[in-house]
Amino acid sequence: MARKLGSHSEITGPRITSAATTLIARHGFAAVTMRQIAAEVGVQAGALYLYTPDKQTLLFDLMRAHMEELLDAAAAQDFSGPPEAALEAFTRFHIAFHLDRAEPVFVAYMELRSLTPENFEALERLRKRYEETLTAILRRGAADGVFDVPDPAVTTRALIAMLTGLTTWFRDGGRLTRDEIADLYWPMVRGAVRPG
Amino acid sequence: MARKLGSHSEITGPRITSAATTLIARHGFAAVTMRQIAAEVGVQAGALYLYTPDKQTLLFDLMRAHMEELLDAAAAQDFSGPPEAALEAFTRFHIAFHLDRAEPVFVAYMELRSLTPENFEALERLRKRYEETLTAILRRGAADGVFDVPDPAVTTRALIAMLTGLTTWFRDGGRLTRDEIADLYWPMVRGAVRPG
DNA sequence: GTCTATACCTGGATAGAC
DNA sequence: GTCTATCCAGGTATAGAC
Repeated sequence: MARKLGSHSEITGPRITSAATTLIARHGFAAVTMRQIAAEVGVQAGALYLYTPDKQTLLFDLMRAHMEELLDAAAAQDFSGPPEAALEAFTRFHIAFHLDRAEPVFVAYMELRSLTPENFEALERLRKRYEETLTAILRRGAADGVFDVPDPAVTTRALIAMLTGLTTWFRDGGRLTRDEIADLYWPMVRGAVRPG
Repeated sequence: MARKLGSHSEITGPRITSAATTLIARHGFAAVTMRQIAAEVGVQAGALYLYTPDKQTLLFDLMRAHMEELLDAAAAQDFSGPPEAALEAFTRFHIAFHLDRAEPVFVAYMELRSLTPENFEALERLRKRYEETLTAILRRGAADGVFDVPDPAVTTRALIAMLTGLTTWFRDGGRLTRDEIADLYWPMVRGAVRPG
């Protein structure tokens, strides 16, 4: 298994993704240059094109990978219990996952408009699949009469916006721990759908 | 009141602001060029520099103007009634104002990272002043025992994120009217802070 | 797989005519 | 106040050596 000196394919690929995510989260896609990404990784700009055909594809692959991880992680959860327990599980899962990955979350949310129309559509489909996880819980609770949810699609977006908003200001090592945050948000989510 | 032909100072200024806001909301600050803005207004790129010293200042002035309008509009409201009535008034005001100005709202939220550090700080101060309007209502309600708000700063951010999230998907002429939206959101806000 | 070098283009911003 | 013309820095992407 001899390997040429200076050959780091399995190392450099992930490092490009990671550096690009950090830089794009901080400065925005259009403001980040291929040279900056390359410098962060420690290679020359031209070397990036061994890993991606162009800058747009680099962004899209990054965003898609993030959304697929999110969907996989959600699929691994058990949201089949009573609606209230399922809603709490979803709330805590969503918070934990999103705080764990503040940078890709931020990119996936902020850079939708930087995608080509086809790539945008593909990502929207993934996002909607994730939203459907929460919508299903809300519908079950409404059917059981334990939730008051006149419009599950609207409530889904409202709750996800509330929870995801966390990532714009929460910082580890601040006044509150992640668990304290989840303990503050869960009663708000619960109350927002509680009848009367 | 003779005016030189081709002199449109009072017309062109606002048109630049408006065109820049639309383009930046759609494509992002870094992706929009001075030439694009000029073309939208119907002048040449060089002419923009009669109205702004540089691109960064154009962005900042736009965002600051928006935040000042928001603060002025909030100051003109009466949030001095009983906490629950004040919270409902704030909710409906916030929704109405933000749906009326989807583009500047989007820019003010998404382009914070495109500002220089000094400009960022200035805008953050304005944003915090606005948040304080809601925090004050929440504190009053908590003191009266009509709201359960263990952490007013966190609840403020959670509620504002929920309400502002609307602007990313609401479109006039869609399934729901603005009033229907407000009637869906107010009970969620109320429930999120309702005791037990 | 990576580097150096570079083609080619478009960006922000300015100068000077009108 | 606006236009035309232009400077020059820096962008993406490619070619060819190693």
